[in-house]
Order: sequence, then C-alpha cells, then structure tokens
Amino acid sequence: MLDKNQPKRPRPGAREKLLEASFALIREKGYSATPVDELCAKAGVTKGAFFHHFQSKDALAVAAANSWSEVSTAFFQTAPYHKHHDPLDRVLGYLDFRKALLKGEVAEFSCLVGTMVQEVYGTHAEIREACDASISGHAATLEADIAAAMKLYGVRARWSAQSLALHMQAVLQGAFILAKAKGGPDVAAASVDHLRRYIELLFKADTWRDSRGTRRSRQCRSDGTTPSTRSPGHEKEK
Amino acid sequence: MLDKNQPKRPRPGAREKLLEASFALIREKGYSATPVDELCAKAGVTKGAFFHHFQSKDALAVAAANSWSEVSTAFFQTAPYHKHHDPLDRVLGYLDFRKALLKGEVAEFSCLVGTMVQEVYGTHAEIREACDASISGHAATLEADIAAAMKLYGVRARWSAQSLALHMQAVLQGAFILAKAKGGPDVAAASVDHLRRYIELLFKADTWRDSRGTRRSRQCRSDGTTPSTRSPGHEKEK
DNA sequence: GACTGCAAACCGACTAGTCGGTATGTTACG
DNA sequence: CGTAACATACCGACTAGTCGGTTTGCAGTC
Repeated sequence: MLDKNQPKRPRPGAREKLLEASFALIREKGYSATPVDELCAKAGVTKGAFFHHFQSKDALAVAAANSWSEVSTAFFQTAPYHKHHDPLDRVLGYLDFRKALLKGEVAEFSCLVGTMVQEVYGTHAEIREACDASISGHAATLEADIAAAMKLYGVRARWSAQSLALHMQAVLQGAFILAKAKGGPDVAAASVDHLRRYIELLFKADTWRDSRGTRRSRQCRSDGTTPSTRSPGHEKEK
Repeated sequence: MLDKNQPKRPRPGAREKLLEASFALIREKGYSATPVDELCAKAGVTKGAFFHHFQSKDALAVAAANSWSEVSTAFFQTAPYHKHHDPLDRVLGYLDFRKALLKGEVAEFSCLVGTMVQEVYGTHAEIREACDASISGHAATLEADIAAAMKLYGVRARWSAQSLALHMQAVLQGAFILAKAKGGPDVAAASVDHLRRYIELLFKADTWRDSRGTRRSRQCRSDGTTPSTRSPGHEKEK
C-alpha cells in the first residue's frame, strides 16, 4: 500500500531494523514501557536515526502495526494449510498451524498488535486503527474459507463467516493473555484445541441434517513440518 | 487472606480510594502509562498518602490485582445464575451474565488483570503471579459447575473441566481485546455467543449417545434484569 | 471530661533520574 | 555540491520515590 522503499533503497536500513526491534521489545515489555533509547540500542542505531525515520514514537507504533500486517500476511500466505482442497480443512489447518507456533517464549509467538492495542486504544486513535486493521485484515483472510466451507457443507447458521473469523482471533488473543499469565504456552494450546473442536462440532452438527459431507472424523493431527521461520517478527539476520 | 484492617477498621481510607482509582485508570490507559500522580488525583489523595500505603507503584499493582480478585469474587457470587439447579444452566447462565455486562465504554467492562498482565508478565513477576491467581481463581469457580455438568450429562471427554474453564476466560479476554481494537462491545458479545454455542454443542453432542438429559433445545435467552452494579470496579459512591 | 502521649494517616515540596524530542553536526554517495 | 542517511550532544518535561512535618483518632490518666 504505502511504499516507502519502492524506487531504489538498496540499504539494509535503520528503518527496518527499528521495526524489527519494536516487534521484539514491544511484545516483550509493552509499548509504554519500551523507551526509544532501548529500541535504538536493540536495533543498533542511534536516536538521530530513529527520529530521522519516524516523526515520533507513536508514528513508529503505527508503522510497526502496518509492517506487522504485511509481514504476517506474507508469513501465513506461504503456510502449508492453504493446499487443502476442502475449505474446512484449510480452516482447521490454520488452527493446527497456529498451534504449532505456540512454542518457546511467550514473546516469540504472541501478537504485536494485540499487545499494543490494549495499552493505547483509549489514548492513541491512530495506533488503535492500525491494530484494528491488522487484526481484522487477518481475520478477513479466513472469512473466505469459512464461507466456502459453510456453502459446501450446507450450513445455514445464525452466525456469519465474519463473526466466526473474528471469534477465532479473539480466542488466539485470549490464549496469549493466559499464556502470559501462566508463563508458558500450554494453556494457549489447550484453548486452540477447544476452538478447533468448536469448529468441528459446528460443521458436523449442522451437516448431520444434510447428506453432503463425506467427512471422516478428524482428530488434531500435528501439522508435519514447522515452517522455516517461527513467527512474524522472528530474528532475521544475525 | 492478608488482613491489613483486621483489628479495628481504621478509616474509610485513602487505600481503598487508590485501589478504586487504579481499577478505572489502569483499565483505561494501561499500567505503565498511568502515573502515580494521576492515580492520586483521581483518588483525591496526595502522593504522600500513596507511598504511605504502598511501598511502590508495583506494590499497588499487586494489591490492585488481589483486590480485583476479591471484588469480582464477591460480585459474581451474588449473580443470579447460581440459582439454577442444572449445573449446565449455571455455566450457560454465567455466559449470559457476562454478555449482559458488555455495554458502554470498554474500560468499564474489561478486565484489570488481563490488561495488566500483558504489560508486565516479563518484567514484574509478582504482578504476573497476582494476575494469574486472579484469572485462575475465577476460572476455578466455574470448574465445579462444569465438572458437575459433565457428570450429570455423562460426558466422557478428552478435555478437562479445568481446561474448559480456562478456555472460557481466554475467550472473554480475547473478546476484550477485539472490543478495544474495534472501539465497541459488539464483537465481544458475538464472541461470547460463539463460546456459548460451543458449550451447548459440547454437551448436546456428547449427550446424544446417552439417554440422560431431558434437555430441551436452548437458545440464547436474555438474562432478564441486569444486576444493579455493572461490573467489578464500578463507580461506587458518588 | 479535659489533658497528655503516641502512633498511624496524611500532606506537599523536593530530587534524582528518565523520557521523548531537537539542534547541530558528519559521512557517503551521486 | 547537494542531499539522504545517519551520529552526537543536549534540553525541558515528566516520573517514581523521599522526607520533614502536620493532622487525626484514641487509650490512659487524673
């Protein structure tokens, strides 16, 4: 959309390093508690570089949220679950994929925009909107598959594909909070299991009245290979 | 548990006013972004009073989390859903009750400890533990009803009552995040609807193989009267 | 029931340090 | 020589926490 580095920017650039540093630090300590100086230190640049690229700390937050959207869009687009023919398999595969990411430190798999929006929703409208766009945009990528699955399985429901897509994001965000509270990813994985079961029941239950599905019973199967990168915002170079 | 005011009830007290102010301000602006001075101003006390009652800002956060547990425990104990005989009705009634609370400003229905733990989980172990205790303790109050319902309906499941109770909290916490991102409670309510549907399906599906339940089909019914107070941490006097 | 003694509650000016932001270079490249 | 991309030094505002002092409630004494 907004292409700062379209024409010829050959440099590795302080801007990118700062954005990456913000991914790590803000997820780890929150937005307010992350000083500009620390962002610069982590990125290996000086304060002058920071304010050369960003008008303010808030502007960085907006840029970080937008960058997060792009990075995670690209990340999930390459994920293996898209290969399934059955749209319901893609939806469930998405959850398996997300569950597989729930390893290691909480800050490594939690969501930047979910963390940020909690702190700023009442005080920084622009950041809030960027976070909303990120979450809603990601949910929208699930909506098509859900809608297709609803059609394929003849589900006539009181709930919309959009609301289910958003609910899935809500569960993931909530799972991150519980993981933070408990200090480990296990609760989060359990919550994703519940969410997966919900979607299975949703389509199974509504399918029973129709004759369509050749659907065999599904169990949570592991998603085979974890993708090469762990999550958006992973450590890149060095 | 720890009774500061056991012997002879010293005063109406700045301490309580500060805790209440922290409920409002931290939910609105987050922990790090809430200065001590502003807490004092909101509570109508001076900085001297603050540091007389709390060793540090962090100590206030721990006290606030503990106080939040007490206040919300008391609040939910008086809620009407406990009157149902059927334990499943109590669980579903809990959700109806929570849904009914989702009105007005986000800061008025969101969760203090869920907000706080996001910011401090990696840097303030004591606060994190207090938040965990609050969430887990609240979840534990649901566990008994869920377990009773599982027994009553003959559910033999791959999931535990505890994990479902925690999942319910995760959904609520996630719903708050979405509400913050979107600037209104509607998404949150939709997510609670999905959660309710999940639990209905869970018990309905597993019940079908048994002959127990005289369970008629349930729809989301409104919970009748909203309780007099809106949520824990509501404005009390004045 | 006034007076004394004392401790807890409370006040508010002050400080040391931190934070976001700026002003003024310096370097590299076309 | 100009300009983008940095670096360095610094500033003013703010922030958590301190500290000496005042007020308030109350038990004990006569």
